Amino acid sequence: MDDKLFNIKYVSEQTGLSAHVIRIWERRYSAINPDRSNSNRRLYSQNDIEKLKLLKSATSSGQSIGQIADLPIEKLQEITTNSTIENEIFTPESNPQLDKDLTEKYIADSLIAIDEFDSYRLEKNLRRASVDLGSFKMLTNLISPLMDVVGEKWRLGEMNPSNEHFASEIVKNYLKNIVLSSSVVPSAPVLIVTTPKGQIHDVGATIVATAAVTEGWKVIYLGANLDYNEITSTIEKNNADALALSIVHPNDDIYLADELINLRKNLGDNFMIIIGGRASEGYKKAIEQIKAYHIHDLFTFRDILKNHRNK
Amino acid sequence: MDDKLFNIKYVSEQTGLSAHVIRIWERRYSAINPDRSNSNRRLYSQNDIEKLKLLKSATSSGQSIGQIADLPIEKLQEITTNSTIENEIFTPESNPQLDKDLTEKYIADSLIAIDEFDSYRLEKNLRRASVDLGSFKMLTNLISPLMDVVGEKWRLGEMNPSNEHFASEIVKNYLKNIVLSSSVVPSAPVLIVTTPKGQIHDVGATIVATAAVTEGWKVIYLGANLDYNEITSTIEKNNADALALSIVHPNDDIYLADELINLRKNLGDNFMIIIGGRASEGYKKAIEQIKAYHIHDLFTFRDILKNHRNK
DNA sequence: ATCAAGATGTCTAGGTATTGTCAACTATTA
DNA sequence: TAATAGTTGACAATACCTAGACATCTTGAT
Repeated sequence: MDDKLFNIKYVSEQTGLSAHVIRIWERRYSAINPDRSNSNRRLYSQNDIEKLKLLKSATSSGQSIGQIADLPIEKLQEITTNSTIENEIFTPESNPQLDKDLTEKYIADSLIAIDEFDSYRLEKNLRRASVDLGSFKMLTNLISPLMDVVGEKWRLGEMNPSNEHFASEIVKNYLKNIVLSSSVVPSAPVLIVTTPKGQIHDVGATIVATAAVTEGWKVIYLGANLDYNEITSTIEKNNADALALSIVHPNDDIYLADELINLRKNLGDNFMIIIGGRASEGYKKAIEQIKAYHIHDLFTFRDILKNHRNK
Repeated sequence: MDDKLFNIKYVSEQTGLSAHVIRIWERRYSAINPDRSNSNRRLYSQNDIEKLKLLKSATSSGQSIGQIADLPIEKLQEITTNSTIENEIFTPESNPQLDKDLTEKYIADSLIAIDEFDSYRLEKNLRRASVDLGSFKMLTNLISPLMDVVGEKWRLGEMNPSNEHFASEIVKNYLKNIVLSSSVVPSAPVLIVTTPKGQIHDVGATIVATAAVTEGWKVIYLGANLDYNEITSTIEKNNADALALSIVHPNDDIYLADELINLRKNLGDNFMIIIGGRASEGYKKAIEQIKAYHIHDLFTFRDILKNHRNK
């Protein structure tokens, strides 16, 4: 059953709500109804945590707690997914300055952690950020810019490659855990994420995979450097709905364009292919030709996934 | 259960719990119930160790020790995984005499999981195995042979590369989590694990990293494909005690031998270098020349680490 | 515009329970 | 003999609980 019984401290860490608030929401609005231990300590289930997260997200986008506290979890999911989009579009950030300050702090501290090979510290930043900002913003505001900065510093010789390797490993691991532990509904659309032959770097692919998971997709993550015909057969075997390719490093692979065209031929005209990554510009023509989505940021990626689901 | 019995110091190293805490958990909560030697020393089984590990993991993720100490090990396994789906696949009977049977079952079921791209099922096998067999045996009896089988099937065309990729990703992720979550005493020796330039496969490296962690080493894992001079500077920066290199795929890299010799020059004659991996045979001469340890299995690797600590 | 009532997050105080650590002393091991 | 373990009782640091007070802020009626 759902008998995971967490203490209030952990719930507070996970949700970003203070223990005070958690208790007061219980007392005033019966938002949740935790069990008690023999000694009267509150014991929360995973579900409670989920609901509290949703409540937090809903209240911080303007809903009043008293109104929504007693809604069931599914209802809250609707509210939060809808309102976040609108909020981001119509009210350009409720508190942009705060967000910015926050992420800058995270990035700065993460860079120190990377410099010191301190995996614990780096991970802690990632965890905190994903609580503070939510999974998706954690990707757009922390991880993407962080990896950009790391890459930049590496190019400028301000950071050693080993630090860059180290950072990639930790970030990849963290994101892959999110992807793997995501529980999706059976009807969720399936996305294959990989990096085509010759592309060794897969941080971008893990970011994309995580973004898809936060959109409710089921992701099959195949790592880097996969043969083209393999991609096709895996899609068929898993009856996948879409394919995302990350192209980061060599932007002058002479075979890549041809392979993409071939890929399209094998997959049929209507299959959704999404391509992104720093080096993807180099293959712009082929991407256009095969009518793949060419994405340059996670927001458009998310929108594409959203639209596909709504069809 | 297991006939091998460990003293409290070893258990403390393995679990990252202080001996104090281990005793007090026994006294207050009967979390475990170790045998005693003639002279009243506690003797722990592998199972005790795994239970303690699980308890540690559960307490650090918000469960209070008093609540969970008396749960059976299977229950703890469930609790410590963040997956809420609970579909029983199989429950391998604990049959200590027939480790072989057991591991064969694990391997067989893992292969099915790989074939079906079922990450949940594969992970569950890994988790179960590490409880049944202990972390180290999980490496030697399940993961190493499993990856060998996968590689073999791949070469024979019996398995698709995408399944091989998939398996690698899950296994790597699982092992890296062990490495990252390991807590070591401050005095622990430091091992750098990586794969040299041109070597893009790092499953072997993660296996080695995990083995080192179970021996109580602190591991800095740098992923694959790292420049040689980077290796040197990272060792210096972290004041590392040893370096482990995994060489798996190209066994005819014409620069590798020279680079190894160069590496030895930079690190000094006494620095411990350990080299292994399928393709390492191809560079046997250079490995001998630079007086690195050339390992062909995890047991000798473990012995080398053990000896180094006892010096 | 003003004021009262309501909503909401934060804080304090006083008390209990839980949990890790320590000290003191003894016994065994290497 | 030094290092490692064992036992026991005690201690201090957290963590948590309840109840109520308070400061803002919003809302709606006058």
